[in-house]
Amino acid sequence: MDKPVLRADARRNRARVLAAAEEAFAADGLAVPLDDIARLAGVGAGTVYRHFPSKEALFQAVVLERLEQFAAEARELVDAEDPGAAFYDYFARVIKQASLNRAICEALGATTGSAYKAELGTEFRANLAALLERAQAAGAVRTDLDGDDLRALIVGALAVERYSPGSHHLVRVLLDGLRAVTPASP
Amino acid sequence: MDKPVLRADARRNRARVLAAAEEAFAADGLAVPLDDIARLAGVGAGTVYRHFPSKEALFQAVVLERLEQFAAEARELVDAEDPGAAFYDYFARVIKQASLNRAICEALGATTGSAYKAELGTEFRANLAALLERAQAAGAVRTDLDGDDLRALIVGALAVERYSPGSHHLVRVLLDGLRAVTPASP
DNA sequence: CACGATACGGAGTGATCGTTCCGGTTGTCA
DNA sequence: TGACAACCGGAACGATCACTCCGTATCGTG
Repeated sequence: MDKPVLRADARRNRARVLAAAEEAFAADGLAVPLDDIARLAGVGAGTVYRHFPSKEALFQAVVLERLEQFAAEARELVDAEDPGAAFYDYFARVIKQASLNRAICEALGATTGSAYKAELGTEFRANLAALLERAQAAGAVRTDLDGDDLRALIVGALAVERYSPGSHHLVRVLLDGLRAVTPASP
Repeated sequence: MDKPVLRADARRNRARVLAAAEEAFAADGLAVPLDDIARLAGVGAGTVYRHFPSKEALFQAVVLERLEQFAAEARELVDAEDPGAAFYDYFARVIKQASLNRAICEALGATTGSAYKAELGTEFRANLAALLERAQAAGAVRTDLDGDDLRALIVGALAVERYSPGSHHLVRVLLDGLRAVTPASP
């Protein structure tokens, strides 16, 4: 469509900006000043805006790239022999990786800005739901949850992880809750 | 100590500021501009600063007030006949109330600023731990958790609730996880 | 190599917001 | 009621930050 072939230096700078943004957003989330990203990329602020229409757009580009990696990992697991193990492996892996990346945490947890909840990472969402449904069909996960519920629980697990980092046993509480088949609330 | 007896109008304005701050912070969290609080209180910005040294201090005052209410509710339950029911009742109530109040969510979830994690709401923390230990002794809650873990889980539950409001069954997943006695992770 | 199109850097702009300052007002007490 | 201290409102200040503008530098091509 609109790909007028970038000049060599422009292509190089675009890559530098993306790399710098990935690092900066991962460390500090959307709060990092755009000028910091530009400096980290060895580039002026104007150059960032030549390649991305807004800070928000740059953020989304970075997040989307990462979510597509998640989606790819899920794709490799949908045909696993043990759907339950595949699901729990993936669940734990996503939480561990995402908890190391503030950009992902903020993007997944965002409630405002329909871009995240409704469009961003469509494939990630679809693959996650597929893993969930296979695990449910195999009896490994309670059946009163859907893909939306699961994403909400991931957001919760990320909050737990941020609050008390490295507490493996807290995630296990959640996993045990997912396994429970017959809820018995008082 | 330092209570030189406020003038009548000063006392009235202080109360108005607190009430306005409670409402504004509950709705929008710490992000609400201080000028908005002042206007809502029918007061100038300078007046707010006469009573509270900073916006942050005002926020803490509001949060602390609310946490003391939580602590009082817990105090009434420590001698309940059924420690398990008391614990789960309280847990669910705290999550429901806190999820309606962004100020509380942000204060409980704050990881920076030692004031929250280390000092704010000491009594709330102590009473929560007491309820937990009684429930654990009664065999109603798994024993591989302490008070810190429980607060982390509350933070997680609040994140879930904010992401997908009113999903009662998601909190139930967590409750089922708390009940599990023998973790059986793959 | 020369020239036009493309891209760059970074100072500048406008908006937001926490905090301070001060001229005017109001409560209190003798 | 008069006078002083306490208090008030809100304009002004300074810092931060996303975003724009434009003179300059660089790339690609004939």
